[in-house]
Amino acid sequence: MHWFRKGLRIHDNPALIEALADCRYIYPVFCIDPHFACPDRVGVNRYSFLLECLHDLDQNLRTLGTRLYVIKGKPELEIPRFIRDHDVDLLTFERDTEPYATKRDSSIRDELVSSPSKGRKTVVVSSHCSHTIHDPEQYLSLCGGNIPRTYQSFIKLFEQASAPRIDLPPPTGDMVPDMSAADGCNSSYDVPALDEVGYAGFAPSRKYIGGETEALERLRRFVTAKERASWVRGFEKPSTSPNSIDPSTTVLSPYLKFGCLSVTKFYNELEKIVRGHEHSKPPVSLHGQLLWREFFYFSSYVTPNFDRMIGNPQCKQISWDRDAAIVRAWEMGQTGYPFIDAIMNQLRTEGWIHHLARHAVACFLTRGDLWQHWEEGVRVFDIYLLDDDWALNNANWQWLSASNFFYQYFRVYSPIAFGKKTDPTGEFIRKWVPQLATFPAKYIYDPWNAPLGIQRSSNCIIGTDYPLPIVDHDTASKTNMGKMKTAYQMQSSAAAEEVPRSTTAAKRRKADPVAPADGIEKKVNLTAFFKKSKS
DNA sequence: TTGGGAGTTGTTCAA
DNA sequence: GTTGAACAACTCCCA
Repeated sequence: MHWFRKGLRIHDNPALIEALADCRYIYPVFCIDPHFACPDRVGVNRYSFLLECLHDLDQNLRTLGTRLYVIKGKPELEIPRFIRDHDVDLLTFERDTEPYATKRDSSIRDELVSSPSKGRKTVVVSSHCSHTIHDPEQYLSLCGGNIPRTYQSFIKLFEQASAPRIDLPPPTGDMVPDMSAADGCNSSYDVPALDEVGYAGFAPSRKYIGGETEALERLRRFVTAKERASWVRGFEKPSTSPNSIDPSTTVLSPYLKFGCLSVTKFYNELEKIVRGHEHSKPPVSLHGQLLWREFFYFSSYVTPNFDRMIGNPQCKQISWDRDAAIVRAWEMGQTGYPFIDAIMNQLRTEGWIHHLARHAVACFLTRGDLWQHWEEGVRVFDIYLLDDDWALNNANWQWLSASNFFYQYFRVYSPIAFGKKTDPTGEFIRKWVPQLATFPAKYIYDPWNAPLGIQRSSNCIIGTDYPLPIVDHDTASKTNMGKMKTAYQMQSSAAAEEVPRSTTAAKRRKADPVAPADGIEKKVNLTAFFKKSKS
């Protein structure tokens, strides 16, 4: 049995290949987990995208002579049940390092390992790391407990790691056994419809279609097609537009999130395109984007409580507000800043927004303007993003709120000026904030400054048809900068007081309150921590 | 130990 | 239109 969770593909799937080797029957299984099938936590667009991935996977598996067996319920109960019912003796899956997944998987592993004691046959459990280029454990052992906190130092670690794997081709039909004796025609294992999994009455956008077939086609269209080579070689993320009507980047992130596209394959394809040519470099290149993903996965793996401020030793402790009405106004595109509202409307509607658009709205919600907790931003992005990824979402919110990784809190995005650079006439705003569709370009980023006559002739009275600004940006951002300064100072002095023995110890403690002063001890401590967290 | 340099992607204004 | 300084000054890394 191969259990699909992420990694919803047949290409470059080492765990699937292992399951297929010398098997009498093969059961490719996906379990609909009620933890995720929940509109409050996973928006309809992402769930619909997932079901499309499953349909595509089912089709691809049928071409090989088997199918996808979709079961429903808590995996901790349903996976062992399926294994018993189908007399499975080998379970394979792709390793998942998120806390929810590690807990789930170790519980299932424990249950299966204890099978003999319950009078059942032994089940071998085998997992493979293929969601990231390298196993985070490899980085951990290479760095010897000296965890990189910056992208550049992570790159050095990446360069010390083994060469990325050669990505595996999809299995062929002759690797799949005759499944006619298995219950492959049982329709109770079919991919369910949205309304069967708690999304009755929800209408997905379907702007981006899920699945491996679509992922590989998109990779071809945007990356590997001959005519794309110069674009790929010249790619620099900061010079792509956050507010173009058509996405200015590849939008492969949702496919990486679900593993419809292997990150290793993506990396190797990029290598082929840039090798022997002049090309952009990390951090801004396309390669660089995959290395950011790698860096944040590793950071999330080695940092306790990575999805929280409290208990997260790398995270600045800041007294953010939590005002439900303010967060809600931001979420629903009602801040009165058209650039911010347009982005949030695009997010809720289509599930994908440009990386720099994420920067703008995240800065606005936290240290820039509204002073709301970054965890609230994580929660909202968790609902709406197609590419929502636990490690990346939490890392980026910490970055943008200047809580971790990035500390130049005095660099604040302007909700008025930033978007003008790439869209001076406000076409993006006209599309996503239709009340402002006929507003003159001069005022479209700050419509409250338009004379009443212009508001009237544009059929949009600010304060009536579209909100007044929720805060004054100039005032709020200056006030917040002061709060950041105070928060940073308090953290420094608290750290210095905590360990007055030496400046080095104090500095280290400040950076990592749970770490012992000595590097070797730190390594031992980390190892102990991982053992503990795995168990 | 310490000081300087670098840091994915800020803004504004003057030259 | 482009470039560089000022804004006020952060942390991490490494020599």
